[in-house]
Amino acid sequence: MSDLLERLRGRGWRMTAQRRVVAEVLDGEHVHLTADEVHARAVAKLPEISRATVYNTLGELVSLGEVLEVSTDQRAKRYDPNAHQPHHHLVCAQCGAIRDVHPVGNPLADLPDSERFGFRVSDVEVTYRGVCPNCAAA
Amino acid sequence: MSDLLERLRGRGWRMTAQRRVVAEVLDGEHVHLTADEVHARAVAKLPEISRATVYNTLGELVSLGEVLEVSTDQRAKRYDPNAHQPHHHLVCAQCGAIRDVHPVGNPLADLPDSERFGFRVSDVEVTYRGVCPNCAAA
DNA sequence: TGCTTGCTTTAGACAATGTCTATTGTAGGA
DNA sequence: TCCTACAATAGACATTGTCTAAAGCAAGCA
Repeated sequence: MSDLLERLRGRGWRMTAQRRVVAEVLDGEHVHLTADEVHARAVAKLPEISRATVYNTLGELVSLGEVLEVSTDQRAKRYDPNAHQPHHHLVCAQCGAIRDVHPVGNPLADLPDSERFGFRVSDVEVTYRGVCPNCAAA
Repeated sequence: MSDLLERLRGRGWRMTAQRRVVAEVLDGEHVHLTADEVHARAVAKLPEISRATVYNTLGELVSLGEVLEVSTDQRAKRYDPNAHQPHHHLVCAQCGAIRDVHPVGNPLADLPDSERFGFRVSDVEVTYRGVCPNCAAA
């Protein structure tokens, strides 16, 4: 994640303890935390960090394209640090577990012109739903 | 939409003025209202209907499979009465307009076993994003 | 090193969306 | 027509996110 910090510094981001902590919390594979979860983990590392700062920082990371915002349920948004490799999501309908997945094919090509209603279509988001091994066993 | 009312009555749904009004509001093609919008339109027809009743009724319609819940933005859920024909959505990134679309192909088949992480995958939701003709012209 | 400046953080109020509860109302069958 | 169980109501409450005004501090510069 120090790559990320370097990139951000290079873009003129003022480095603060709070921002460093948020970036650290978001490190890893298959990480999809809500803002509140990010806040909870950030507080564990830096007790005086405020909720507003976490929201601000997440918003900035999204604007900079370093983190993706995904809404796999209709509750809180989740933040996905795996922004540099295009991917979709597979969600457990029971426990909410999320995995990054890479389907074959290009869904954008699967939308015929006749189904585009004159839109300039630029992006597609695919969410698979199912039951994870843990929940299936239970 | 009287089809819907008939089906519901057949399932033992107790018919009330409130439920009829909610069902009427949801009639049509490319209808994707938020709960609040449904409430506003319902109030226009039946001023004393309460917010809780609208939420309850929408929830019941979703449970019965008569209406789909879609979250195309991360704000309010939207309710789609077109539940009996599988489809996906195309959303304008600027104004939020939504169209029902029917891509060719089956995205479920595009997810290799190696990308299923042991999940039993049963469903897929595809959201296309772009700019609608109106917004492109502006 | 020690200013200075403007960006950043903070606490908490506020807003939007959704859920729950206790009470009152009523649809539909006996 | 009456009863009873289901439905509707008002409003409190919960969750998630946004905004504001004041205080703090990173980083450039003397």
